[in-house]
Amino acid sequence: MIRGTKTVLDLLAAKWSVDVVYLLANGTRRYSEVFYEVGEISKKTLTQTLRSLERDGVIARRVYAEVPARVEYSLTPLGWSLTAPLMAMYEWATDHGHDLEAARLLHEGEAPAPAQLAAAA
Amino acid sequence: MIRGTKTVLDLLAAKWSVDVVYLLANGTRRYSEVFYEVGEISKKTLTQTLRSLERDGVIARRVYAEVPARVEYSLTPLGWSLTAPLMAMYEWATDHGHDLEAARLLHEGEAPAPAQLAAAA
DNA sequence: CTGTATCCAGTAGGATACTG
DNA sequence: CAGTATCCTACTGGATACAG
Repeated sequence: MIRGTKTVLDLLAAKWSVDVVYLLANGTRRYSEVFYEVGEISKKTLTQTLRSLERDGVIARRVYAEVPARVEYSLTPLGWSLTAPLMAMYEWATDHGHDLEAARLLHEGEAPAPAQLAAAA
Repeated sequence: MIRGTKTVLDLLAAKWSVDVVYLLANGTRRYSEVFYEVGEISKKTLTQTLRSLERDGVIARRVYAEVPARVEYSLTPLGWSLTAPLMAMYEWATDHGHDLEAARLLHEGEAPAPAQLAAAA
């Protein structure tokens, strides 16, 4: 159970993996389009994310022998299958996001989450 | 969509969060029991994980005024609700884990995943 | 356009020792 | 027993410059 669950988590835990998968779920994109549409990502990190997802068979990379270079990325069937757990997460957030907010407000200033430790220090 | 999905991911992405949630899904545990049953975790990290999950309302912490100290952790209703997306992930791994393995074998040595970069170097 | 190379900083998490 | 305190390493990811 834990092992399988972590498999999916490892796949999606990289900071930008989810953004890329969602973006490609809206259709094939070229490198520069992903770069622009994702937003704040650096080229190095984008390439890493893309390579990782490609290696895992989640996205497909197609290179066109043109000048200037042109590379398109798209979701594979395996990538599409990921939308199932992704939707489950989104639904959880929709159903329980408010409870989460409430809990955080309740414990305000008691035990800061990791991301806020730095800000507090 | 992305924001909601990431909310859940942030909750579970910490290295040991899933282990703790699964463990507590099997029943209330004291600190030392979690420490022992989870396995390789350090006390510092366990405490951080526990505090973070508590702050987010996923687990409840109950302190008994005894000597020696005794603290028990359990899942809250919100924590239990997390088992839904967790199950979706597990099911994905069950259904598609083989495809994932196949993809990794196929791309063997081409673009190593982050986790294997170190091993390869 | 699509990357790669290099340098750098922040952070998660481990090891160990100590405390109420 | 249930943590805290301190120190330390590794890895992720950003910035910038360069290349095919």
